[in-house]
Amino acid sequence: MYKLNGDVSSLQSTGPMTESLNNVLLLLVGLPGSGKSTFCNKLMQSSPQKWKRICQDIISNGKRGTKDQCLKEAEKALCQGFNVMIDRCNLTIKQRQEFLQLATRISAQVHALILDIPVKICIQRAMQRIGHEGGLEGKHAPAAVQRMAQTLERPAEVEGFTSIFTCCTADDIERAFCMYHLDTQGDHRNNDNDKNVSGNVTGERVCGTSLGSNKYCTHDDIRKAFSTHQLDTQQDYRNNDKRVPGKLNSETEYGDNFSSINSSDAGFRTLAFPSISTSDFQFDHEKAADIIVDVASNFLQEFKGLGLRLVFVDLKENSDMLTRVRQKSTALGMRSEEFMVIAGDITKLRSSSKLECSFIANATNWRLRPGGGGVNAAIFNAAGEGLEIETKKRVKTLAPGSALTVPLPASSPLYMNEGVTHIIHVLGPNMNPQRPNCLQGNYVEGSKLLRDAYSCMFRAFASCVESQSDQPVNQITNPCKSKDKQNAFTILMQSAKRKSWTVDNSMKAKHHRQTTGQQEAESSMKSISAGESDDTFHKLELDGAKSTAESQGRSIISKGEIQRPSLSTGVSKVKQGDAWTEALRNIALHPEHYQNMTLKVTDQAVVINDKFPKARKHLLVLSRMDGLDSIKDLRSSHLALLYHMQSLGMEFVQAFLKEDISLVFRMGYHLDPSMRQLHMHIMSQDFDSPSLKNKKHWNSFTSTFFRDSKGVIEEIEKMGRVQPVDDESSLLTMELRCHRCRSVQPNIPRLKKHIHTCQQPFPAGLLQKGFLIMADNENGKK
DNA sequence: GTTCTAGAAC
DNA sequence: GTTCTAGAAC
Repeated sequence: MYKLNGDVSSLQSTGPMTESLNNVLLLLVGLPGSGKSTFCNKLMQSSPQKWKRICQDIISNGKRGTKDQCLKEAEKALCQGFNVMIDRCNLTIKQRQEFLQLATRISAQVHALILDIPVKICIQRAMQRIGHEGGLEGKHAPAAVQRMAQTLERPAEVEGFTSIFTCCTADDIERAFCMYHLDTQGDHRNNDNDKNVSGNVTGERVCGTSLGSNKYCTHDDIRKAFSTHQLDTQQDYRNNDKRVPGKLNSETEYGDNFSSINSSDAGFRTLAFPSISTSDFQFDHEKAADIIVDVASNFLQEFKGLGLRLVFVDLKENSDMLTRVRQKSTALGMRSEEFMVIAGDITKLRSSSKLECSFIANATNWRLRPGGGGVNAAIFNAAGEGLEIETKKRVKTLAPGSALTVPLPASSPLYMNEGVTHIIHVLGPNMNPQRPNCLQGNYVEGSKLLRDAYSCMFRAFASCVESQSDQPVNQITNPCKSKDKQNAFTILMQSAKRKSWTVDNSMKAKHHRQTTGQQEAESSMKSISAGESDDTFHKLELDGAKSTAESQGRSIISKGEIQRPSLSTGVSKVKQGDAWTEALRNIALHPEHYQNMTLKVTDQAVVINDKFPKARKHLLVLSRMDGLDSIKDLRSSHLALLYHMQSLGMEFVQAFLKEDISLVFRMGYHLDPSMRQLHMHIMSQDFDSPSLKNKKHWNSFTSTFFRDSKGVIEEIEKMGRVQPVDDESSLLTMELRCHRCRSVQPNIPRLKKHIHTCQQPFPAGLLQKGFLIMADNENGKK
């Protein structure tokens, strides 16, 4: 039997349970064979006056249509007063995104109904069916369903859903049907024949199938029904490894149990962390407690209201560290929802304390080995050998003050039993003469390292949450922020279409912003001009980069002037005119309009996240020099700019390496960029990204089409310009070769699979030339 | 830069 | 069935 897992947290926070089910856009989410169409058809039969089914497989006169057609039909139906079901797989965030945007635009509720049926069953159904609208049936079904299962990204509230329901059992589907069934005869709660959902949901009045029920259920009924399934849901998950895989969001996955603890927990991403260095490494407790509270407080302030929670855990209630941290955090007035201090076993927080923590920090040793008897031993033991294997895949050792994030394999007991998805290893300073690298009482260095350790731990946590959600961390658990960011890109593209947005033209610009709802940009400009703190500006900024940004970026921008050095020797042929080709240029020349995109602004450059990252870390450093579009335009006079851009990049790289010392970076330029405005890529070399999709993407970062910043500078210093390469036009279409072992791979999926496991050293040439940037820890090098 | 589609090749 | 490509539209 399948289980029901209503995302009660979302219902409690924003839920429609007290609203009527009008103007609802219901996105079905499920594999072929999961029962989406069956559900939709049944609902159509029972409530044809209230619901419209939009099915992409038949939308084009009975044939497969496009997403756009679905969007148009959905909008039309919603505007006509219907509720709308989107009957397509909707497996990924991108596939759902435009429907959420539509709902936002026309102020409709948008629900997700996840049919979380085991892959095996979906395949069986898909193989057996005949005459499927989309043609996915028979012998071709298994491969297709399997492949689609790999792409699932579970719907999350952060995407903008009003409600999310997960159905794992036939009973769940009945309940969902019961909830969405809108009887045109009115409110059946007044009908004596009706019973509440948890009492009887197996009515057979609709076409004699097991799905149908004409019972009208209140939302409270549904909520009660969900809550009765908590235990079963969890048990079912532990014993069933054949459920649909995907990006697991543990709070969503275990939402019922999570919400049963405390409704205020809803939406939080939680990191549980132990005291670092105070046990075996004998760091002074008073100093350590001060550092914990101070670093945590600063971190939570920086990410205020964004749903990140820190939980300090010590084994015993009467421990000295626990008492000190509790007292200091209370004295500082830290919010208990965001910063908790609890006694207990950090590896059993869910089972013993009913606290959901997807992330656990581990006070490890420099060799990252199990053992030691304390937290390290407990975590390695609880996680099973998978943690050691995954850790060793990354690095061999860890430097004091550094962190290493390791995703737990789904088979790990800690993952299965406690819902922990990541371990963040941290090494603190050692004050114990009996242990390696003793600082011999040097608390200046020791305190700095302990601060670094906690800071890296917290930032690694935030960074990981960011990558899980596919959105910058300052948008996590905050749909409004998410929409703002979305708007920012829309605005970017819109503004790219407009010509000549100059500072001199500010009155015109101001008028335009006001008439297009860009008051936010205006107010942000004001706050910067006045030198006030701007929360969003530095959200993503890393420690190493922060002080420079404050000293350079703001002071430059506050003048409201943008330098535009002239360029006389441009020889590149970057396409001009299209909105997208101009997008970077607009940011570079007018960063004040794009504050929520910029990570750092100086007089010469702007740092942003790549909109479509091709690796875990992918940033762009944009030159602000107008007219300079490509490295082919570069001459000796640009060397200062190139050094500046490289220096900026290094600041970010160093900060990233502190968060995760297993990363390796390259910084460089595309030989023939598609977008105007000289921009340098900062790329981690994992290439672990869904946005990396084709040969052109891969070759643009791994062939000589990618010109390392250091090499570009050297060429210009020696030759005065970037040297041409032979057969430039074929670089992007050449065969796919692993960037490490140089083996040829037949296609992108196989390449991605290969690079995920390839442990070969990087090509010696890259190392010798200094093009690879790694943690400054020789043992941490690959 | 992206998404989307159609068609070829496998 | 998937992968790849080219072209259009944005």
